[in-house]
Amino acid sequence: MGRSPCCEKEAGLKKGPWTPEEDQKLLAFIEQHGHGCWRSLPAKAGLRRCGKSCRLRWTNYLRPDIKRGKFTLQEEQTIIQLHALLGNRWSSIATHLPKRTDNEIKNYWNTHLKKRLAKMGIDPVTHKPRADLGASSGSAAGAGAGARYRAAAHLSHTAQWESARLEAEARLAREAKLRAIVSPPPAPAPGPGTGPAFISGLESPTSTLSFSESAQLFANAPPHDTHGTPRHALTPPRSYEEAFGELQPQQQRFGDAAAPGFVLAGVLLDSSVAGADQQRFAASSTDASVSVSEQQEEEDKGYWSSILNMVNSSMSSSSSSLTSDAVTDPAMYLPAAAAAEF
DNA sequence: AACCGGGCCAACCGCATTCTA
DNA sequence: GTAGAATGCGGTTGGCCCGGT
Repeated sequence: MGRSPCCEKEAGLKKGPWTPEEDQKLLAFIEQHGHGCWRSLPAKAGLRRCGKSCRLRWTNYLRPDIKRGKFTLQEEQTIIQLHALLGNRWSSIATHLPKRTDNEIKNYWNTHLKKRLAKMGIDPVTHKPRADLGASSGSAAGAGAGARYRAAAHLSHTAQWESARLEAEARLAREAKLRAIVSPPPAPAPGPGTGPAFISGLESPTSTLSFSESAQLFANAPPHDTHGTPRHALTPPRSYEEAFGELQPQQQRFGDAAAPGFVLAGVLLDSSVAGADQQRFAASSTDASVSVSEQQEEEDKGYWSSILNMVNSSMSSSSSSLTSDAVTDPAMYLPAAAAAEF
């Protein structure tokens, strides 16, 4: 049987913009009691709103840890990079932009960045040049760009595939956890890297993303997600970006293309943005594709080959591809200098 | 001054996923 | 195991604001 409904769809519930009084009530209630069950919150807080509306108001506006105002250049780049990698997964993107809500990022993308990319002749969906523009150039610059775009397309595809695979891994880990809870395993053998008993008992025998590792990642995570909702302490990462996103040092530096996904995103950004909009992005991009010489093009090819090699080798270095070691060991995917710095 | 159109963003809607009785 | 509630998420909309005519 399902649950009994905790609140009926009530007629006369208020919709539309929130008043300062309503905000005050909601804030005061949450400060005092936490939000708990959103469905029952409005009645307890004395609001004539549905729980969903309250949750939205809180997560998108009232939460104290929200940063408002203009997006910085760094944030813009981050959004573009992550969008190239993840698509319209705003909540995932928001996890990499602390203090920004998914709604805010989505709005900013739709009202600013999408248009800007389109203006630059870049398809904001694929992050590739629009076919009608890209093919027309017969110049060396066009040829060099073409090579990069092909590589970017390959990387994008690879990234998507890897993302899907890691999500499956996480799912397996979650299932293993559930199984372990139902029938707890014998006491774990002590050893290096062995976590608390309750965690090491949750390993998935099939997953290359071990549960203890993902749980450790999560243990370092803030207690609340971007919506201020408490994370379940043992919830394994649901996706690629969630798994990598908790690697704080890399996350903080992903503008430097530290983690593999960010390498890909950086590549995509460089290929799609730098050449077309130097004014805005050239400062952060190493790809000076404005006046391309033959030599430059050769360097570009080498550059792309090395990235492709790095990505491909990291993905084929284990039985299935990227192992949990690769997730936790920066040397597996960081550029040498960055890994040393780690 | 009035009108218009575009930009912007908070909030809603509806589907998907997760949770729980 | 299943049904259905609760929650999460992305797409869309409605209304305010502002600049241009």
